Amino acid sequence: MIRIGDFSKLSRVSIKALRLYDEMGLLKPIEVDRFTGYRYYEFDQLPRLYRILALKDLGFSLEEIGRLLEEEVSVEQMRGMLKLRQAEIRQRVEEETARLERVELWLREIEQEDSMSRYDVVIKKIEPMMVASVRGVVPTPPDQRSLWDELMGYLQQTDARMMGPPMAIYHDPEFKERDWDIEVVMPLNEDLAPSGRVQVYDLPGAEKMACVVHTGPFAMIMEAYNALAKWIDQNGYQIVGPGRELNLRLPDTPGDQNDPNTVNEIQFPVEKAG
Amino acid sequence: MIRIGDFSKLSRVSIKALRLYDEMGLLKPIEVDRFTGYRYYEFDQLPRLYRILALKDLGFSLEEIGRLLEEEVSVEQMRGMLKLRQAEIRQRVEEETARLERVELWLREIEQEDSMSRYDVVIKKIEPMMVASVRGVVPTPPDQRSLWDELMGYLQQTDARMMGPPMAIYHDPEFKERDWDIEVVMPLNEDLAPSGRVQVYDLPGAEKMACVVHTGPFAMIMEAYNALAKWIDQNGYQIVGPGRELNLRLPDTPGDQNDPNTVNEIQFPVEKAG
DNA sequence: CTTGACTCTCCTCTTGGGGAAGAGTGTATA
DNA sequence: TATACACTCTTCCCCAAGAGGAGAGTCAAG
Repeated sequence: MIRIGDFSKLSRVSIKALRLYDEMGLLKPIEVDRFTGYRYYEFDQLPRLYRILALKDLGFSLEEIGRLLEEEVSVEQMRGMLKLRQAEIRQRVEEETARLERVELWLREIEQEDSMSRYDVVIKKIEPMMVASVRGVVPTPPDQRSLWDELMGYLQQTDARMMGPPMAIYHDPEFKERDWDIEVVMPLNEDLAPSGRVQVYDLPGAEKMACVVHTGPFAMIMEAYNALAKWIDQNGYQIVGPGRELNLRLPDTPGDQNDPNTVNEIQFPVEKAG
Repeated sequence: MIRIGDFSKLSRVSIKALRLYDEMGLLKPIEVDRFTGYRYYEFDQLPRLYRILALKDLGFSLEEIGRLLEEEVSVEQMRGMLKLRQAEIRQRVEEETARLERVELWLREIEQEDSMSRYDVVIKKIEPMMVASVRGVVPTPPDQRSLWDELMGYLQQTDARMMGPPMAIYHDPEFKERDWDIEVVMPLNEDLAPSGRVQVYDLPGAEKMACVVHTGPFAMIMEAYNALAKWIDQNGYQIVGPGRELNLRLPDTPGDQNDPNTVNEIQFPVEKAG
């Protein structure tokens, strides 16, 4: 019978850890003095302790180890736990590898541009939402104001409330000089009857939306588009649907392309390129 | 100015997290009502929040992000942090990959033997220790008793105290039928004068010792050696020095090869095989 | 005025222990 | 035998990045 300090030195496991394993039932001392509380161990408890360490080394939590050490665990159950652990570790290796690539991407960017990009892209999940919209073909993006007038004119006759920022959806799959297929959209709290060109429907969500925010003159929003497109490509994604342009903060004078306080968010649904 | 709930919905960051970022100084609301404590945000705070998310995605801790977001951080410092992060992630990938291999090893073993090995190997660091020892060539391992008699006879004349379990060091680099080069060793608390074949010196430690415990009849200790040798090989290590055999619990009748309560630990210094 | 949706702070919980405080024990020496 | 010193005990607080909940206060619409 040896005391906890000697058992700790022998096994190279800290006294703290030994007390924890006792408390969790992983390794009970062979005897505990009822008056002093001193823990006494035996040498032949070392194999069990080493098994605990070996399982910990495989990445099992102490709680899992507790279950694995119970006598009733069959070889079959053991195999199941190991398979599970295997899958978890594989996933973590994948995640860390992907993260490593992202870090290296930042590094390359910083080396080339000698500065940090203004734009940071995040992947978000967007839920479906009830919207009213007007879709039409207009010569150039600024001409979408006519669509907005039409939509807002209709909404002002109703008592529906805006449930989020207004946005524009660009339906053209490719860039065009003229005649853009644009849908202007307003999230709502309730289902309204459609009217004329105004539709009311459930705008689908997206599992992964690559999003970037542009602040400053609207005239320079193409920089944000470029940064987003570059990010999507370099991070192994591809665009799988029409992009959205959220108007988070409108210019003080409507239509002003140079208001420095304008805020827009650009969103593109993406998937991992296979 | 929008409230925390709307800012949370917009950014897909939980209210809890936003409050934490406020508290940590990563992203302060543009205004906090002095009477109600309500936090108010502005849309143009989104880019900073997205930068926080992007850095978090690279694996930086919130504290590191706090430093990285300070204005004074130069591109040079940023590059330094990224390089550091890169190295850390690489190491973690390596560790997880090695762990994955260990799990797969367990799985293969369980498939082949249809049971779990009795022996679990752990890697420990062993510190140097002051010892007294007698080294000699004896016909077979059991004949080491003559060496023990010599060592103990000397020690009993002194007032030195045993500072750990007695052990035997097997100096032969390869297995031999007869004439083993064995050193019997006793850890001490003080430096004594050598005498005859008894040496007193600082037994070197080892960064990595592969250790396994054998309980039960000493006659079957070869199983433990075999399991340890197999483990060392399969886990990509190699033996880089003589092995030690610690006598943790001696048989009740000295020399009894069949006492089921005997406990020994076998240790081999190892290194990762290159 | 009430209701329902929001928001606030404060508390506890998560892993695997580390560090320290304050009190009690064991043993070797003076 | 008294004391010094090493050892051990329990209990509390700490880590990261929030999640969950309690209880109380706030906001806007009907």
